[in-house]
Amino acid sequence: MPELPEVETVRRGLHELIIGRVMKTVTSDTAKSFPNAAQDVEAFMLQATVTDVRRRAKVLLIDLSTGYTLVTHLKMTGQLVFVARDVRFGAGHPNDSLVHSLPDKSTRVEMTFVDDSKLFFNDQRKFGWMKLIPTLEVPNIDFMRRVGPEPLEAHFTAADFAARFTRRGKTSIKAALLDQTVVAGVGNIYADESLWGARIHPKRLVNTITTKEFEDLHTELREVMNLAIAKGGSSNHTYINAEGKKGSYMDFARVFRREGLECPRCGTIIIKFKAAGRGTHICPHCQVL
DNA sequence: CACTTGACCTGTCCGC
DNA sequence: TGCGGACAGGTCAAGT
Repeated sequence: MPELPEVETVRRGLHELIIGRVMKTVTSDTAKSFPNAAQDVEAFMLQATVTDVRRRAKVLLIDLSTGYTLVTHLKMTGQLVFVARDVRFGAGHPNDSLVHSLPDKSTRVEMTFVDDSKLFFNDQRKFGWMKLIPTLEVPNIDFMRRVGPEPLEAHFTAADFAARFTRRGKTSIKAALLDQTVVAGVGNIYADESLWGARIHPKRLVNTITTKEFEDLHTELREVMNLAIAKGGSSNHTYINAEGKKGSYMDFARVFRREGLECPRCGTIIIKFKAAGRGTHICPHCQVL
């Protein structure tokens, strides 16, 4: 699923497409996908106007005029896709074909606005969830209380970054990067890409990483995530943005899913192995233990 | 407390 | 073509 750049891409799309629209109906497949009681949905969601679309870490926040927020985590394969017969979407646009293909077997929640445009929450693997929560309570849910700082905030310095890792000195740098309580929004793609950029082996223990290496990793992580946002995120077969379009960051990836190909920096063949329980890609020349 | 592993699900790909 | 197993961009509850 989506990491920070993909979720941010979806957020920007939805911000353009659904603010001001009024909810009319909602249906969901199971309580796991959307656990709120019917009377709460009726009272706080239906007839509500979308007032804002925000993001924190990998979580999307759709604010409603009722003082409630639709909180969504896409996990591995979730999508939030807006569909309308809209003048902005001509024939041949991905959204035009989605008009005819959605809902499908991966659709978990289907929301219809009063103008009959629709927002689909699709999730092949059913790990994701959507929940209606009072806006003021959102910062108090467990995930939000524990999640670390946003890495792309202008004031987030290399020193702040390094300090977040001190608690996790005895684990690998990759496991710590993936830990959402250390820094928000990093997942498997951008962990591998930023570690390659900073020339750090993913299995290095955190307490062996130097100040200079943390500075490099801080720079690389921000650069790679900003580039990915500019490219609309990374797409595998399940990721699309709010308009149904794929992102192109994978065309720029240096190591992720490039095992057997040459390192763009030194030409050594990239290898793949398991680290922190995840498929991990490195240049064995640039990144050594 | 910190760290690792398994569980949650469906679909796809790869080797026999 | 079928089948088993590994694997997939994430997080949480268990275990040590």
